[in-house]
Amino acid sequence: MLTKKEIRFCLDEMGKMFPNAHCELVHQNPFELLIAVVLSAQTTDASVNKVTKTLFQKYKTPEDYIQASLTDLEQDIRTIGLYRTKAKNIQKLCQKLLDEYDGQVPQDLKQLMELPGVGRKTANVVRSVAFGIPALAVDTHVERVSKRLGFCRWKDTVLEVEKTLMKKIPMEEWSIAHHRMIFFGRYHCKAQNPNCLNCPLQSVCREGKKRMKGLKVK
DNA sequence: AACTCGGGGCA
DNA sequence: TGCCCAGAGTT
Repeated sequence: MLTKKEIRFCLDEMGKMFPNAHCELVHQNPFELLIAVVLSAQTTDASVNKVTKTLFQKYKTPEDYIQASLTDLEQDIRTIGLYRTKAKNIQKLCQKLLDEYDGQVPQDLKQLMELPGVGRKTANVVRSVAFGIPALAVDTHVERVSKRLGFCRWKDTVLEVEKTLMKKIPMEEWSIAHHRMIFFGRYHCKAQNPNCLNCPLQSVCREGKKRMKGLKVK
């Protein structure tokens, strides 16, 4: 695994590559962010942003989502993947917010993860972006980049990746580190094409060094 | 740990 | 038309 100093170097270089790395999900409040992130599971942020623009004009509160018919809500989000499941989850989620949290979005990780359609990644994004709570959301980009570079071990589970990153990265940098890894993974260190030949992290990257020797990168 | 759910974007 | 993208929930 890379040292803290090497990881810092990597994150700094990512910052130079993507100076505008930021959260692309538009949101005005925790509730809207929660809905947006639930919708974004297994789909691109761009697709979700198309839907939420009109969605948030039509639905303002948890009550609004519950009072709508399921088929109406499905139609309103039909252009994103898994829209039937997500429509159902959102109605159940809103009911739960009303029943248990007075219509407010909870900040507690376990309470968030008990909401339908909310897993660890979504919960951590909501905590970090909506509430400013230090949290590290591990999605496929963060996981892949962390494993390739050597921020963590290859065999680590998602949870182990999260724990390791939290240990190796200063808490006040979790948020920016998250966004830099997302951008680096999405636009440079892609799943199918790591682009090692043109990578400023080559000197420290585990997989990059292998690739330079002619070995195939995972 | 493996499998399932499902659209859009792109070649 | 077929491949790629990208989490939660269940068994």
